Amino acid sequence: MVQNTHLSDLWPGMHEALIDIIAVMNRPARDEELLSAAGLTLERALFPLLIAVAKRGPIGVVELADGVGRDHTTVSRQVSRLEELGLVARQVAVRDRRVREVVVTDKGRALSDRIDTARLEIARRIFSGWSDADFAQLAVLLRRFADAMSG
Amino acid sequence: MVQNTHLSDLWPGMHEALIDIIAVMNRPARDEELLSAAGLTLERALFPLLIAVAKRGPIGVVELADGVGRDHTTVSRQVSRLEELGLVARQVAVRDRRVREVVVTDKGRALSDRIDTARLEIARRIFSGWSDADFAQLAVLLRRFADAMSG
DNA sequence: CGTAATATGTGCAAAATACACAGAATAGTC
DNA sequence: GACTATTCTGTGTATTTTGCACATATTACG
Repeated sequence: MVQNTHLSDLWPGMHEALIDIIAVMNRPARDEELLSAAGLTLERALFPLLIAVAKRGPIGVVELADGVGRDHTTVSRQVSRLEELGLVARQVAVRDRRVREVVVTDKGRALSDRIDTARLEIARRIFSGWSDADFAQLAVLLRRFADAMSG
Repeated sequence: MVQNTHLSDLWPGMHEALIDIIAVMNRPARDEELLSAAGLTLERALFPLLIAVAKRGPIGVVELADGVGRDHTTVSRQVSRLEELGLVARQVAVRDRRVREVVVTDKGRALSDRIDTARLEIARRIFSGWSDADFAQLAVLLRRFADAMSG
């Protein structure tokens, strides 16, 4: 078990590292970099949504909104735009006809795949020089951390 | 050195964990939680900025804007509002008089301290059940990761 | 059945953001 | 030193993004 003193000592530095990481990930320029690396453009606000749908779809608007931390009405409109662009499709869920499940189309999947590829390339650069063991360890601990946060 | 196959295998899961963590950290509701835990309110957009200034100040507007991933004109206006609230102050930098350094006031520092306290409390909950070794390991690897990303 | 709760979406107003531009200070070059 | 380019900051303006109030449709539950 983590000792309180130990936590107080290490937490600030760890939090700072987190902030740094999030700063890099949040940079809007980064999305556009990824997109242009994939040879595409997409409105800024739609990008995270497409990624979320690709990863978690089929998914309802409310659940999607919870995930990205925005109002469901905002997300509803943005999904509409993604739909107009042919990147996602909506269909009434069979079990619960209130829900209009959002799912990526082939076109949307192709786009998100290209983004994944670009992202993997970046990861390769970042982790060049790391040992297999450290990398694996970080993967495990990050997963545990994410789970602990969500719970 | 990380093998390419190893990276391809583990990266998707690691990236997913990162997304999950950032989703939690980005949730506006989380800021408000922290604030209300500290017994305060603050406009949503100003919150991350105050934190950044408290942690990294004295700091110029452009550098601040880079950190939070928004246009410098946006940040300039937001800093003005923080100034009106008495949470930060601006002063011309001595070495470079183009720069108007932003720095937290006592009032701003008090607020950010209370937020830090609330955050530490949350961290305590998240990491209860972790071993000292795992916690320390995560701290080290996150720092290395952050540095590798920035470089 | 009747009431409450949930999922979605539209109208409208506010908040947040970026682009174009400009002034002030510095850096670099000759 | 003079000249040009770059950097930092900030204002005017338009666009984008967002949330609240509200309405409809469906499900959940007593």
